[in-house]
Parts: sequence; structure tokens; C-alpha cells
Amino acid sequence: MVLTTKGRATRDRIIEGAAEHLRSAEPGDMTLDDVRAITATSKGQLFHYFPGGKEELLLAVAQHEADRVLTDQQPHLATLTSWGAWERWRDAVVARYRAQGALCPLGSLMTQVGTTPGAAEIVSALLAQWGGHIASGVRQMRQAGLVRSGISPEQAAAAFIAGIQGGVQVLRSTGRIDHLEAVLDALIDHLRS
Amino acid sequence: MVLTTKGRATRDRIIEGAAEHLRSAEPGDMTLDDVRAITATSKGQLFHYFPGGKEELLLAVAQHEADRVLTDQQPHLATLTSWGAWERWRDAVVARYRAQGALCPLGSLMTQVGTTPGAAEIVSALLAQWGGHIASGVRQMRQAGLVRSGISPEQAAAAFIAGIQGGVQVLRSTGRIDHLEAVLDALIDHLRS
DNA sequence: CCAATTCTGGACTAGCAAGTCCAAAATACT
DNA sequence: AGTATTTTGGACTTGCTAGTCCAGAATTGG
Repeated sequence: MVLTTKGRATRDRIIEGAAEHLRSAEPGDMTLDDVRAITATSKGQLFHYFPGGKEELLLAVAQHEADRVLTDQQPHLATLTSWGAWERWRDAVVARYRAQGALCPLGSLMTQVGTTPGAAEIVSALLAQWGGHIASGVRQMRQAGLVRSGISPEQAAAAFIAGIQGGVQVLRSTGRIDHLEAVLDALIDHLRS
Repeated sequence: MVLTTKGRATRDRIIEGAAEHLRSAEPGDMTLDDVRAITATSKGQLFHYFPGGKEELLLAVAQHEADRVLTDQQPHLATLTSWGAWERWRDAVVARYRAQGALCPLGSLMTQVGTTPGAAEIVSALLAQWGGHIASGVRQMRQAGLVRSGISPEQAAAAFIAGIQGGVQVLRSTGRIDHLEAVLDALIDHLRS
């Protein structure tokens, strides 16, 4: 598909608008008519830019949101080279999700797009990158002699990923953020031991 | 509503059948017609036993599944009084979710029932009970002098809950179980430190 | 045994949402 | 300018699904 400048602008507007709606108070199930209303577009445009229909649109939005997840943790995530840096990262993660509250754009998205291959792909890629950053941080700490060599960077990273995911999920379903804090503190403390 | 023996049997059959369908290969969105087909019932029966319609039915099934989550971890969960017991519990949790694989009845349920108050209630109650058991285990280990007193039973329990939730979620979306194992190992190891 | 209640089956309704289609407007290309 | 291409609007179709309704069968209780 060849897009003119105007075309690309419209396509972007659709994705941004849909993403914004997911961040709003009551996303529920997002219908194409919702997207139409928010982005001031027509059905024709929606299918013109996303021939695969709703699923293709949702996946595009999901990718967009997945990118945000990592950029929101920068620059902390890329420079986990001291205990202070780990604490700042921890605080950034907690602050981000505290602000977001029970709303989780990516979360609502994934429940709507279900278990399609495309969705799994996006999540896998996100987790892999995220874990890679953490593992890299652990590795640097180990080389600096700040973390004992018994700790596997990959396993530590996997544990952090699981902990954060779970903490956020608990936040989503119960509104409580202490689980997220507790698991981050415990895991960082474990690195320090 | 007054139920005869036959009535109660039918009601139970509906819940069991729906639960089984959620454990099957492709739950997707469960429609009332799905439930009808599986349980050999009619629309009339569905609304007779669940006047609140689909939501009431889903919540009943969710409660049924939530109960299973805890009973599946017994007797380990109630007797976390030695390191061996903690390991056995860890293995039981991993085994259970490994067997379950990417299917998570309660998980699919919650995504379908969405963010209604009833759903939040069920999850909160489950997490509270679950966390209570773990906290109690930590407390006993502390009293036996096996865990240092710097560890808060409540925070440790919250960390475990978050870790397990996240591990299961990663398993659901990527099929990998190593995150669950890593976070459990890290948290138990942290208790031991 | 009879009346009241509960249980069951299934046709029917209403509404919503994804996706199709086409013609007209805008824009690009040469 | 004139033709080709892209963009846009919106009516229309199609299919699905929750929920309604009611009549008849089965069961209960006195």
C-alpha cells in the first residue's frame, strides 16, 4: 500500500486515537464505531488503512503501546549499573503504574485481541527486550563485583519480568500497588544478598 | 429461588460444563449457545437458574474455579513449616501450571467478565486467602528461627502472589514456564538469606 | 388425586458490530 | 490540463448473541 503524506497522517491519527481511548476511563470493548467517533474517520478509511480489519488495527495499536512501555522506563532501564540506579528504576516503574492505576492500555488490548499469533509475537518481543535490558544490568553489576556470581542474569531478569507483570495485574484487578512494590523490593534485595 | 434436587443437579451441570469448556482447547469467547450445547440445556434453563444472565453465570463459574486454585495447592499451602515444605509447594505450583499450559480457566473467565464489581470481589477474596496462607507460613518459619526477623510476612506474601500471577501470565501469553520457576526460586532464596 | 410449583424446550426479538461496496472528492504525476 | 491514484463518507448487508416469552412436561406437597 502506497501512502501519501495525508494518508500517513490519517493512519497515525487512527492509531493515536484508538490508543487514547484505551487510556480513557472506560475502554471496555473498543468497537470500530468508537474509533470512528474519536478519530473522525469513516468505515471506509478504517478498512482502507487496515485491510485486515479490526485485528490488524488492534495489533498496530498494541505495538504502539508496547513501545511506550519500554521508553517510559528509560533512561533508567538502560543504565542499571549501581544500586542507586536500580532504586531509581524501581521508583520509576512504581510511579508509572501508580499513575496509570487500574487502567492498562496494553492489558485491555491484549484481552481484546485474544490469543492470536500476532498478539503473542508482540508480547514475546516486548518481554524479550525488557528482560534483555535487565539481564544486561545484572551482568554489569556482577562484573563490578556488586552482585555475587551465583546469580544468573537471565534467571534474575525472568524473575523481575514475572514479578512486575504480576504486580501490575494485581493492581489492575484489585487497585492495590503494594504487591508490585513488595516483589520489586524483594527481588532487588535478593540481588544484594 | 427454591431448587428441587433435580434443579440443583441441572444448575451444577451448567457450571461444571461451562468450567470444562474453559479448560478445553479453544475457549475464546464463551457464548450462551456454547454452554447450551455442552450441557444439553435450553435457553430457558440458563435464565431460570441464572436470572442475572450471562454475567451471573460467569461469576458463578469464576467462583467455582477460584476455589479450585487453592485446593489444588493443598495440602502444601497450609503447611509451609519447613524448607522442604516450601520446595514441595513450589514444585506443586509449577507442576500444576505446567500441566495447564497456556490454558487458564480463571484467566479467560476474568477477561470475559471484565471489570465488574463482582469479578473484582472474587479476585480480591482469592488473593487475600492465598496471601494469608503464605504469610502464615512465613510467620511460622520466623518463629522457628528459620527466617530472619527483618522479613515481613505480609510483604513476602504479597511478593509471592505477584510473582506467581506474573509467572502464570507469561506462561499464558508466551508458553514459557521459566519465568514462574525463576521468580519462585528467587523469592524462596530470598527468604532463606 | 389434584393443584401449585418448578423445570424444560425452543421459537422469536432486538440490537449491535464487523465488514462490504461504491461513488465522489482530493491529490499526485507527467 | 488531464489522467491515474489515493482518500473519504456513509449506506447497506450479514451474522451473531443476549435476552424474552410462553406453553407443556415433570415434580412436589397436601
